[in-house]
Amino acid sequence: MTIRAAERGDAGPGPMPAGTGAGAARADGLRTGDGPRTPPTGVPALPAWRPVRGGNAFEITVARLAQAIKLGMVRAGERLPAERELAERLQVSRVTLREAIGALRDAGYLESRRGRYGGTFVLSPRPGHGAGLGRPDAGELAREMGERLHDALDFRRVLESGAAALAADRSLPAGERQHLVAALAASRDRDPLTRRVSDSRLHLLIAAASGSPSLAAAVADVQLTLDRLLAAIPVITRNLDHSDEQHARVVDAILAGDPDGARAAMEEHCDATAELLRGLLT
Amino acid sequence: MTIRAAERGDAGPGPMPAGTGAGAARADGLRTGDGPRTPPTGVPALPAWRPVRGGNAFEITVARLAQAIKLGMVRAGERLPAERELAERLQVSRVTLREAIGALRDAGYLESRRGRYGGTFVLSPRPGHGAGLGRPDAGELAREMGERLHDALDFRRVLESGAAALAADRSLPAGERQHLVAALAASRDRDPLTRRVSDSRLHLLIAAASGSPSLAAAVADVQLTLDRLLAAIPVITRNLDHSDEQHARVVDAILAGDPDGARAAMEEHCDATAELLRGLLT
DNA sequence: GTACAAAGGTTTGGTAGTAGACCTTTCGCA
DNA sequence: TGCGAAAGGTCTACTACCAAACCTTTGTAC
Repeated sequence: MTIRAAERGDAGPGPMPAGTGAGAARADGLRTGDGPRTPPTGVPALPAWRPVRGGNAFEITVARLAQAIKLGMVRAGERLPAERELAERLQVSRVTLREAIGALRDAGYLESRRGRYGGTFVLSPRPGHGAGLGRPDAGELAREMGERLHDALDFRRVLESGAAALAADRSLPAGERQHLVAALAASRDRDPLTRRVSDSRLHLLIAAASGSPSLAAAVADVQLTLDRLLAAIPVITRNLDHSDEQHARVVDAILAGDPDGARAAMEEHCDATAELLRGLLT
Repeated sequence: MTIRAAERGDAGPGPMPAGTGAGAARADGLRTGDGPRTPPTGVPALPAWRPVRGGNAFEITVARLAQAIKLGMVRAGERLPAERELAERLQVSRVTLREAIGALRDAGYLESRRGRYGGTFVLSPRPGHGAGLGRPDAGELAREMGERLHDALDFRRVLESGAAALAADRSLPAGERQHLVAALAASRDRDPLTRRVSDSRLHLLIAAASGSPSLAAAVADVQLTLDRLLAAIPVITRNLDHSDEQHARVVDAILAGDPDGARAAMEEHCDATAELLRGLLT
């Protein structure tokens, strides 16, 4: 497969097609969900039988690395863990990991240096990087996602507002508070090349501040699902200002230990961006 | 691997160990998170580099099937989809699927019948089924989970209360409302062999009613993570009555289109069970 | 200026997983 | 009564993935 396929989010865990559920057709051949009047005896749409894996090891590994880069988990200039260590953490073989790194290197995201103090480094984004020819525009992309877009937006709202509330409920260590403040400041970034990353990074830090690794991972997955669409939001000063202000209110509420305020601010923020994204569908 | 391992939740996606994050050690050798005073320059605990897959195909498939059975997605007496179809949905080969089915058949969960109108059927639970010898008791299990227990409980609270609020916000089709009412009635089950399944099934139906497949899948995963612990909650009439009442309030609020009420009721319910589970740790 | 350490790069042989063809059992129906 | 459909059961060739050893490059320390 290609890097494009991995970037599309075809691979990778997190929000998946999830099948239609309702698989357990009865032996009597009763079909459910055909007409508008689903009889109450039908099987409800439970999430059983969704795919066990979201692609092969190579694809998922590419998606994971791309996630770490695009969401600002590792920033430009920083080094990835050594291959042997990273392979162990990701639970893939070093060969597979190296193939994934090679693909992202070819795509211009990474650079490898040999020798002592060598390693794999994240490159700074260059203009026109993710905007190659033949790339569908945002509207097309959004329509392609179809129901999955609404799914991802709903899921994101639940996850991120819940994470903000949880984070506000904890007494954060000083280091984590400082990280949040620094990420908030960095997220006021106006450079279209880097703002998206700074924005994602702030969201991830908030999720991490919830203290729940599973929640943080889920936020990372849904952020990646929406990444290319969020990148397509028009870079209008008004949009940016609104977003900056909402971010500030979320972080303030978290630092003030105000869970309800944090949740409300984050819900408002998610709703605002969701509205912009749903607007792409028209 | 054994069925036990799959049941432990070692495999399967959803809430995973998630690594420690913070892997990207800088080339300067700076160690972070060693002492109590993490300097603000340290790498925050982002969920990068968590494992790409939670076990091999066989393990995850066993876990998926067990999830469907234990959480009541398919009930006793019902038939699983035909092997060829199920393999396609789960995106595993038929051979692997058959091995997983075989393991669960050996463990007494499933039965296969050949010939036309044959298939793989879910068996009714028998006494002492999940309670084999050598099984660690609930307290031991909870301590074994360690931080992952708190993680799962926090995650569950966010997911389930968010799902309840979302479901209340939608205008549910009549069929779905009837499913909810039926599941609520069934969840008043007092039989210790089947109550757990009915309870999980109600939670899953609520999550499915949110309209977000990703959210429903996440709820299913976290429910499975907690399943064996939830099964260990003392079967005291007072506990059951409380739980029944909370369930009823959640469903009522959803049917009444009251998102805040649904969220509050579900949060209270999650907090109540969480308290019982955290009590196992002492 | 040699030895060592730490990183990326390469090769190899074994195992898990796959697709797909084929076999067997069971039932309804013409 | 025998044929066809639908299900589980089996076999085989092929591919992806893995673990582990080994090679090469680079920088530091003695």
